[in-house]
Amino acid sequence: MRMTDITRPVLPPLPVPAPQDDALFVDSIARGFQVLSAFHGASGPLSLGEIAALSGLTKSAVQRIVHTLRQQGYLRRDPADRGYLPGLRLLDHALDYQRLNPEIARVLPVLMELRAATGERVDLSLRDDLRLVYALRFQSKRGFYAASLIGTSVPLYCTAGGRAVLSRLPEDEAASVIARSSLIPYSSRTLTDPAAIMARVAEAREAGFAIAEEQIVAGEIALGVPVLDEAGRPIGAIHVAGSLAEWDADSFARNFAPLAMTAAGSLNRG
Amino acid sequence: MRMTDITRPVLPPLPVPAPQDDALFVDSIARGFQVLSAFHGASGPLSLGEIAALSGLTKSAVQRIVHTLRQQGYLRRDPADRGYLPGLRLLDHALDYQRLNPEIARVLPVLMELRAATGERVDLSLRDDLRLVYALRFQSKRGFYAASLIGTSVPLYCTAGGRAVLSRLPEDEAASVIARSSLIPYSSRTLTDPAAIMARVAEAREAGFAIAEEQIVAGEIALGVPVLDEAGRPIGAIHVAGSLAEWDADSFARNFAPLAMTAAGSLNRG
DNA sequence: GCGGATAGTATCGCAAAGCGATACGGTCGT
DNA sequence: ACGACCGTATCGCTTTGCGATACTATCCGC
Repeated sequence: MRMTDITRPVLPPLPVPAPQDDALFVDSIARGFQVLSAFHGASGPLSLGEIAALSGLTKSAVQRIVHTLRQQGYLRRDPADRGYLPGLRLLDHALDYQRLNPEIARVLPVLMELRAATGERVDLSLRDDLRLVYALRFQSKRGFYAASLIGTSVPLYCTAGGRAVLSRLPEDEAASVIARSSLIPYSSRTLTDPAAIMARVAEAREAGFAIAEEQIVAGEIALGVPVLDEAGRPIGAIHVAGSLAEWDADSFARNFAPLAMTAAGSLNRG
Repeated sequence: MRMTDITRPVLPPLPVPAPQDDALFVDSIARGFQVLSAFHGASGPLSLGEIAALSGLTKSAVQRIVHTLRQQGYLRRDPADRGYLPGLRLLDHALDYQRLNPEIARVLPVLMELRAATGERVDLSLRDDLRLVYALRFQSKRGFYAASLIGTSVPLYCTAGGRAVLSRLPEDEAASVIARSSLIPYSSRTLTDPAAIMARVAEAREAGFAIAEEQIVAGEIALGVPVLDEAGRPIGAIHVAGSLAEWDADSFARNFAPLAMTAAGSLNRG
């Protein structure tokens, strides 16, 4: 309830986790994360009952799990209201992820350089099936909205970085991603026609970068180039993001596409 | 191993989690997090055996837990080497923490304003017993070192923000924090004498802010003001951080202490 | 190419440990 | 004052996760 739009993630219904494997046997460890994941859909403190409803568990089970999570610091009571909130300890693990991820370590210096060269906000996002998760961000001078939205995720089909990734995927895989995505128009300019999307992806494949105007956030223009692993498969993308108040698509691309591409290039074959 | 110093956290042995409560009964959910927490002490991929050693669990148990964590996306294999690494999904939960935390929401706009007014890096850190955890960061133009080290933690006793928090704690509690902390000299200028620390805390109590020169990172100067909850208890601190190459302590304080204090003031009684 | 060490994977039976049901006390709102 | 709902507590059944052990692949140094 008491939440400014500023901190609210961009996507109303965030692309759900993939069930992964076939295996359906119930680990109680997985249940712990089911409880934590209940907050993905929340916009305020959650009561035991709400958690139970959102996670599909019994109130009893939730009770016990919440107890454990609380004494571990992964959950806490809301200071004022009743209800529970995610706990501070979660940040420790996020830090471990960032520190230890070799891909992030590889990209970090290049991204800093790119930030200095462009003066705009730059990000690294990594792919998780149908979505890109922001893993690293260097803000521009104007902190503009939102903090360091590390962990925000956006769909592949309607973002510059996403199209950059798609452009390096085999055609059929790209098509599969689009087919499996629920194509929601986040803004009035969001592309939702598969064919149109594939066309833009093809352009990106040719150009080596993708560009997207307010596909998700109004007033934002973003440019994405793919980041590849050793095998040449795309693992994510580097973004440069700016404001449409200062740039139009052409000048944005002319200014930043070369910089972003050489940045990515120094990663991909280097 | 393949880790630039840039991403390495500042603290070699990070202040360990508190066991909390008395309760010692073993939840298997807790075991899941024990496995994840093994990476707090790691500086590269971990094998099953290493995880077992670091977490104090059997290799068998680790095997099963790792299996679950993997198929949930909280752990993954190292792309190249053998071994495991923290997984992308962890970021989702960190985001939930940031989004839903009412304290962060309250501080966010003030912090952005402060960033604009100072032009330096500003942070919000929140207290977890003996440590402060960085929960929000706005970088300065020079991204300087490290990324958005959300989740990094520093001890209370030797940081500007930490002393700011201590200064608003009852004397005996502050003393207890210092007594329970392991006073490690992170840099040559780190204060480790309890009496000297308490003296600086007293100064901070009087001044309303604390200042620390390279107590942890060489070349860095930081200023901290406490953030209080409704009951007047300190829950964390706002920082302004700059480079000693550009500032000396006096001018830094003269320039930024008033700004930071009014920022915090608008939170504390507002 | 061989042998040992260490990696990850698989299997299986026992008992520990978590879940479900149910019940209690406190605090709101009407 | 009443009812709805939140959080907490208790308790027995059986599900579920753990420990021991064994198997295979890979990577060393010799």
